[in-house]
Amino acid sequence: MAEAKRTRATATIYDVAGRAGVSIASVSRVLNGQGSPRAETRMRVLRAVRELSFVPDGAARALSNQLKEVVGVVFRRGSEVPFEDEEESLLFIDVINRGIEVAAQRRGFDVLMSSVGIREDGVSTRAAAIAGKADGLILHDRMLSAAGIARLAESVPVVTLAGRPSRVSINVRCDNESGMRALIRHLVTDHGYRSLAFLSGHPDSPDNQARARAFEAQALACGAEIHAAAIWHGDYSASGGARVIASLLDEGRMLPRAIVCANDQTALGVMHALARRGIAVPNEVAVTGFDDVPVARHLQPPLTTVRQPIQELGATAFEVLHSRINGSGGRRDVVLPVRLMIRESCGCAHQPSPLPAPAATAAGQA
Amino acid sequence: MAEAKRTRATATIYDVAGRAGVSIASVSRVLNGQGSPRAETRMRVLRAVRELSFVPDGAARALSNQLKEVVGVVFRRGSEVPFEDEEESLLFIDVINRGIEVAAQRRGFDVLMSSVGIREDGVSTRAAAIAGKADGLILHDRMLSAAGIARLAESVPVVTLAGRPSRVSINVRCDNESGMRALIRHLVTDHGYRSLAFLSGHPDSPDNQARARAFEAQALACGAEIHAAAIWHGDYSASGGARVIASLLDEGRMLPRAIVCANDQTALGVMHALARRGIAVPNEVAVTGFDDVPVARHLQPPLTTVRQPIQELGATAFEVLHSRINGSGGRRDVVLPVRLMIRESCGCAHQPSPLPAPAATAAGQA
DNA sequence: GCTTACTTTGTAAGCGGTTACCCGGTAAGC
DNA sequence: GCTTACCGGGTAACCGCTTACAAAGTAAGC
Repeated sequence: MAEAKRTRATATIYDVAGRAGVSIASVSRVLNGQGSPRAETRMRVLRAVRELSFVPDGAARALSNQLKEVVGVVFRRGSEVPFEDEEESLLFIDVINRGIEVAAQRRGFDVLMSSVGIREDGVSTRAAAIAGKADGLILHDRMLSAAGIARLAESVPVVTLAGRPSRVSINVRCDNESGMRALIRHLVTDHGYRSLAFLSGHPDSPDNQARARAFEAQALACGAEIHAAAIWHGDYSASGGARVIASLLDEGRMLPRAIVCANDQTALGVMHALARRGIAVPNEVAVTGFDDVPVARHLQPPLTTVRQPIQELGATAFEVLHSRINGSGGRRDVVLPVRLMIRESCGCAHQPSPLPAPAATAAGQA
Repeated sequence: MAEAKRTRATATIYDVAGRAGVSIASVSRVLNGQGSPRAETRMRVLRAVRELSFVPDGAARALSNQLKEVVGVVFRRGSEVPFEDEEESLLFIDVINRGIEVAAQRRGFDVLMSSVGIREDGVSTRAAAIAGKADGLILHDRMLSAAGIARLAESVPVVTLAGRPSRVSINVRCDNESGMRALIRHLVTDHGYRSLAFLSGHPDSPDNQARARAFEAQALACGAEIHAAAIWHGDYSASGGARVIASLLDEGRMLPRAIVCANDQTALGVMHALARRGIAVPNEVAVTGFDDVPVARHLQPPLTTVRQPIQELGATAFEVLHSRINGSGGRRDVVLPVRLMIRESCGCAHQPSPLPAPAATAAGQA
């Protein structure tokens, strides 16, 4: 009771060695399966470990091994003004993070999560802190400037999501171009819509830029008319999408026949805004998304969108980072395939196939 | 600057010291704001740091400081058979984790997340691994036996969520008893339901046990009849709740007037099952939940439940752990207040207050 | 000019592991 | 019986950082 305070005493490898009557080297060997300790030695060590509830210190181990077995993930938390379901659903980022985590687990790595407030600055400070505690970093979209990434990459391997590869960092993204092309072809060729608009996401997001470019190119190629104006700029959020529609209607502008949103959340906001004004989707205006977040199929009407293999995106990011940590090189620009998910918000009705097939495709294939 | 060979070479404090022409102690002082370095010294160090993109190694720092500034969180990922919304919504655990993360951030800590598969064993191995990499651990409900927790607690401070405090670990939970009492009073006294059943969660969950006990005691006190049978055991999952209802109906058993579920997810499953059989909620059978997860208010009908301050639960867990890490003692059993959320699944219609104000007999205030 | 009292900076001792290297002991070879 | 191998295990040198302690430089006091 005299010195109850400074009982900082968590067992160390020295305590274990002392208790087992062997050297610390032996303890370490037993614990890591190196060398060939005698059965008796092994037993004594194991017993001492058990008796002391010894857990090797990760920091010491990391320092010695030059490997922490930890990867950091930096992302933005929440949006400015959460919009209904947004706040309560697993969105893009969450699903990706889950993918990262599961993949990491398989390799014995753990994940250090660091979210940054939407309006918070000091991202690079935060990222640097995480960098010091991890073997590598995964940065979500638009967390850091190219220069910031370059600086970080000088101290740890960096993988970006939906960004751009650079000499020092690897990027993992989905095939925006072909997804957007398929979507536009469906709207124009299959449905015959002649006027389209692209409601963009964050202007400086590479994903957004790629989608916007593909949209334009393909719409032009299909001979559709494009509604383009400064107002068609959202910010990837549902409230952003709703705001654009509200402004448009307030100004009495004509809406295009189909609104192609940069992502599902934007589409969600657009559909809410249209519903509030009594505009029918898809009969008066068709709406599409991009990503295929889990709620997309439960919207009314179910959202036609482009599915990204979201969880796999996270898993891939981890795998790429992991091999980079282990020194192997590899591609710097990893692109995952996407798939057009035709539901009803585009104008299709209850049928998985875009082509009005002869009433054959009723049963779904899971 | 042309020395591109040992690319594995992340800059160390020695590199910085060399470049700045000072000792490593000075570099450390400048970086940590200790002592009073001369302005010129400071500048030179800072410049060298910038030029080398130096990021101090967290492991080395942790080893020296005896502080990693990391807390670990261990929880179960997913349920056996994900049930509709379950898979796609932020549920109990996710919200708690968010609370932990936000609180940690405020203290400069980061969070190491480790999920364990639902059927995966080796939880204690996993937990031990995390323990080595963190200054403290937060364990979600039913991750480890009391013995397992005790063993872990020998190497790091441990805080459990919805568990039981012990000599070595602190527990943070919500006030199940008063929440349940208020709920039963509402069902029996305000609505006049005479027969109730409690659809339990995992039998070995302290939260579940507390709720079950409070349910029984209060129902008895109110003079209601309790449907109790082996079958009324769920497992906190929506599919578990649905299964119980299905069995009951298949056996042709009478349902009680109100079903009090151990948590919201169970209630979600129950409502789905009842709807499938064409039984009206709340007109034929009332259903209530516990937790108030975000989706609860969007169910049809909106779910009457007991709100736990979920995010705060996580934040509190972190704060308690943090002060424990810093050596201070404190309560071992932290209880957060709950609040009855009256919506419509209990039979109330569109009105927040249970009492039809004017002519009603005043329900006794405790 | 020589103490005295600070201030700023450098040196070196850990922190708790891993592992290269070395040594004593026993088995095998002649 | 003596040399040669081999094997299990101990000693000590890192890993990169913080910090107690000491040294050196500076300003002030007599």
